[in-house]
Amino acid sequence: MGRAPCCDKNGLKRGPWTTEEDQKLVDYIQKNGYGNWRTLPKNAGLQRCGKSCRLRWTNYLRPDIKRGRFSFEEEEAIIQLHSILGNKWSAIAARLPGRTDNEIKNYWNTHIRKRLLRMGIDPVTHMPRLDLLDLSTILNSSLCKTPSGPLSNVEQFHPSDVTSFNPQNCQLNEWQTNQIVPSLPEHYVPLSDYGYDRVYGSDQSNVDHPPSETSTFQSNGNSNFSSFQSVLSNISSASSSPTRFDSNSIKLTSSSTEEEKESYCSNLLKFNIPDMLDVNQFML
DNA sequence: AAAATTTCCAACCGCGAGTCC
DNA sequence: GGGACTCGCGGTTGGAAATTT
Repeated sequence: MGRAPCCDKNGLKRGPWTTEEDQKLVDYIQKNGYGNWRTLPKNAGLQRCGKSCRLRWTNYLRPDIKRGRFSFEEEEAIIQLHSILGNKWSAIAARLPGRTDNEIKNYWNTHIRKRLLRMGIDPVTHMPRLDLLDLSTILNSSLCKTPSGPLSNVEQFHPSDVTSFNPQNCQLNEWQTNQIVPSLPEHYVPLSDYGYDRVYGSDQSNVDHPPSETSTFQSNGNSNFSSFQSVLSNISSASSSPTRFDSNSIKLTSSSTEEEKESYCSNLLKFNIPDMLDVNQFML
């Protein structure tokens, strides 16, 4: 698997690892530990570069790696963490023991990202997709005249709505105002336990997606974005608590199918965004 | 049954940060 | 101070497997 070897300059092997190579690497690390990746392959008798050895170890051979499908709880944690951390896969992986950054990144790109796109959510900003919103203005004029039509919810936004969005006008349902603590896996480690400053720096100027309190709208100049983040967080929180938000009596478990998960999330969008956001505020 | 297409994910690439001399 | 080197991260690739036509 993976890309074909493209550089055999130093006579070093590339491409997929064999079981023999894996065994050599594991044996060496078990005896000597890992440290200097540059000299490790030579000492271990491997015709590989140190980088390749490090990747193989950290992404595949490490004994504490949990393999297999992601549970719904893990998936939900990834979405929440991504909404805060962005593409900081290593930071996300640090909060999901047993999962590697590469694994999470792959899972995001192959599963979660696509699902969010289908749901009309921009996987980068975690906000309603502007391209769909723009398209909706065309569709709305001819196809969707009634508030209960198939494109009556997020599709009724216009790109300019995002910049004119005023969080003070948002109305939250009871479950949204009460639902604060998201349901995360047992091994989930709160951000605060890791020290926010260490992740973001004191001024947070290097943060792609600034963190926001889960249930509190902010009123500063950057409130539009963070408010959407809050809304998203609430949506995600609701999806994590079927007993609290159970409009269709759907119980999602780790064995739920992709279709069940998507259907459940789609229902959240269809029936709840208009309730928590006063859509009239967005109409031109 | 075979070909075409899509999905999945291990592995590679390039860059930036940190460290050492 | 700055060049060389190492390490780690995020983005991307491409072959195998799965699915569809």
